[in-house]
Amino acid sequence: MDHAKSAQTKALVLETALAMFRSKGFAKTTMRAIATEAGVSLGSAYYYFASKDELVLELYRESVAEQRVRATTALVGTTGLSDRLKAAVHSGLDALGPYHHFGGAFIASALPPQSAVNPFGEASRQARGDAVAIFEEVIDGTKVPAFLRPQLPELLWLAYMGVVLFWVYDRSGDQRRTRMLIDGAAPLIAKLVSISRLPVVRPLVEEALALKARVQA
Amino acid sequence: MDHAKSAQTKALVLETALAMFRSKGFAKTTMRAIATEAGVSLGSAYYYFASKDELVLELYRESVAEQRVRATTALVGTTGLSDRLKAAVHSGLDALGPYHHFGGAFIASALPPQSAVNPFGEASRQARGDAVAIFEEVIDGTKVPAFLRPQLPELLWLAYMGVVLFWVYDRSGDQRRTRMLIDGAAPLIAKLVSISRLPVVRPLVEEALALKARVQA
DNA sequence: GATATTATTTGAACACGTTCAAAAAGCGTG
DNA sequence: CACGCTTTTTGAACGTGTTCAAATAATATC
Repeated sequence: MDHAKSAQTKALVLETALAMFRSKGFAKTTMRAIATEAGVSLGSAYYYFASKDELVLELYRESVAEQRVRATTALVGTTGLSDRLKAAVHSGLDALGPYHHFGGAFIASALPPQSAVNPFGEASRQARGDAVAIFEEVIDGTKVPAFLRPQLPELLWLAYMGVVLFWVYDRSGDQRRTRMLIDGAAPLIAKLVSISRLPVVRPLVEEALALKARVQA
Repeated sequence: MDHAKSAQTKALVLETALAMFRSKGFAKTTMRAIATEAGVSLGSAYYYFASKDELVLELYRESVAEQRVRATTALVGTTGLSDRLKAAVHSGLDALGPYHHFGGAFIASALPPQSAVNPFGEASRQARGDAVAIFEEVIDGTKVPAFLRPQLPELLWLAYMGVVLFWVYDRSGDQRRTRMLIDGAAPLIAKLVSISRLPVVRPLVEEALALKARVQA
């Protein structure tokens, strides 16, 4: 069932795959090449990973874990919503960094609703929860209006997904423009949160939250 | 070069493909099946369309044209930003309606940056311009603060892309939830536009516009 | 230790999107 | 009509992700 040898082989295939993804890109890394490089047969690779996409799901999981580690460190001693947001989001992109050049392929296999890798879907529930938890950590210890607090982490995660999408398209060196976007958007979001209790703004925000709840699931 | 016969064959292949996409879905419609159904050889289909994705690009173009027709009609006699927004966006989804069940595949081939079908890319510049123009038509004759007006159509188009993404994931009957989202979000956006001149909000909006400009291209 | 059961491995085979060299058809020019 | 040139058509071939029945190895049961 769950022998040590088996787990070891699975890990070997996965690590070989991720290494090849990084060095050759996603499209150019064939399942046959992964199998050969890992010293197993093609069928064996498929015994452990039902599809090439499933390898991407592992990549997603690993990157979230990596983001979490980086974010936790970066958040220590960082105060204020704006800076804490920056820390979390920059951490995410740092973790994804090595995979930028096949971001397109990543999106192609990740976004289709029926895909196992779809970040909104069932299979990635855990990873998504972990990612949202990072934003819970971000707002912990910051001043956020109570009516906004429960929904905020998920909204921030959603915005983060948007940033990742932007990042995938970003062809500037070192994805400089995405970094600019983050540094510009973080204070804006912090400001928006802070004015959200004002009488002119609050009804709008509350209506938006209600809409989100109404439309969900 | 551009013989009538040739154009006719091309149109035949395209229409056969779109019809099969609608009836069987994208993934299950193979290039071989399209060719057979259209009565041409596989190589001929590829002579006219360099890839399966290119057929999707045509679909995108057609759907934008269709949206434009529907929106223009729906906008006649419709006043107020909120209602005009609803008209335009509902028109878009009406046009896309028959293709909902392969929205996932659509996204998979549309979003990768290197894809010919990518709505942000070069190949779809024209179709994108047409789509943005619809939102120009939407705000024509509505009250929009001058500092916001030039950028607004593109922002609305971007939001519309978000709605389409939501729609692709929407598994409720007749995509009811997406319709709710539109009807809920349109008045919110209209409200946001109207309060954007207020002293507390305006600096935030201006800063966001500046960020958009800074980060673009 | 022998045998049955389960887990793992294998590589051939399938269908697909795509490419390509060669054939066929269409066209203009003398 | 005959000749060259371009446009169009063809189907075999390639490499891909994926499936699967059969073979092998590992483990459990007696």
